[in-house]
Amino acid sequence: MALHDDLLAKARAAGLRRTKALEALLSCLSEHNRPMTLAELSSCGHLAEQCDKATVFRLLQRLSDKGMVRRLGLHERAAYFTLLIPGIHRDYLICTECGSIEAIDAPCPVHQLEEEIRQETGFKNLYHELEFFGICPSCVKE
Amino acid sequence: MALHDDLLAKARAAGLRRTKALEALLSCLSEHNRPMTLAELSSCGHLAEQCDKATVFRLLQRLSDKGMVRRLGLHERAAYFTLLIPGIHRDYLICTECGSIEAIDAPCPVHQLEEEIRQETGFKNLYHELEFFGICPSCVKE
DNA sequence: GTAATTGCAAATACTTTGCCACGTA
DNA sequence: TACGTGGCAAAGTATTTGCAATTAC
Repeated sequence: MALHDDLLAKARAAGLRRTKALEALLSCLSEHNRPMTLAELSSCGHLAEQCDKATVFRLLQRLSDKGMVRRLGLHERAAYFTLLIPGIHRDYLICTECGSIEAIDAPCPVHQLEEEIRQETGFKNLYHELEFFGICPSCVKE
Repeated sequence: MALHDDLLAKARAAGLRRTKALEALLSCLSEHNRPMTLAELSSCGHLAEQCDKATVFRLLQRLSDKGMVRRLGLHERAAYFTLLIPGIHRDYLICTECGSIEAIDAPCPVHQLEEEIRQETGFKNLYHELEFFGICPSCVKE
């Protein structure tokens, strides 16, 4: 809940208005703490009752512009969205059969390389995405 | 050229027929040596003149089933396809402005973690995707 | 009051499939 | 000949936009 309030304050500071849709979206994202598709989000809890999918889409777009949300590829046809929280980086383990997504808590081994790339290439705003794909134990059984 | 022949032989061994479309597609993929979208591929060289987009799509599908091609997310709306060559793994550096994609030649720092995940989680067929995103020097200038 | 935000519906983008003709083995 | 493959056109899925009505500030 503290996280939700925090995010809301940040969004307000970034110039977004405090609307029901915004609150519901931030709640949904912060409760689930994993990348979610637009379809998932807009059928989740209060968002389903109160908001159109287009609204959720535009909110995600704005939050993404403000650097509060990131859009991920993740292999599926649909895009995934996840909260971007300063100081927190997550890599994911994804089952290619059932589509389950879990965060990996091991320290990310890529920062060193990222730093080298930043310096050698002159890219700005550098960040990375790392995903592991495979077949999870319960899908293997079947 | 050796690569092209190699791939063709492999595809034949996997049960695909030798058709002009297959040859053109393998040429295109092996010449460019980077992930390409369906749209790019089907408007590339001989493929443009000779093949329908649906054909290219189905070829990519078959090659993907046979483990010769991998489909990548890469952030854009369109899917990317890349050759999967045993013993070769590539990570990418992608400009979020102009969409350019280049392979990173530094050794991939993830294998160790991948091994740990394989052992701890019991995932099968594990592989990973690592992409760096940022704004390339020439886009920064503008 | 003013400008941002929303809902609805329509447009777009990309992918995927059906069906029959065709080419490879 | 038989079956994988190809072309064309249509359907499917996900995203994005236009516009008038509404709401936050």
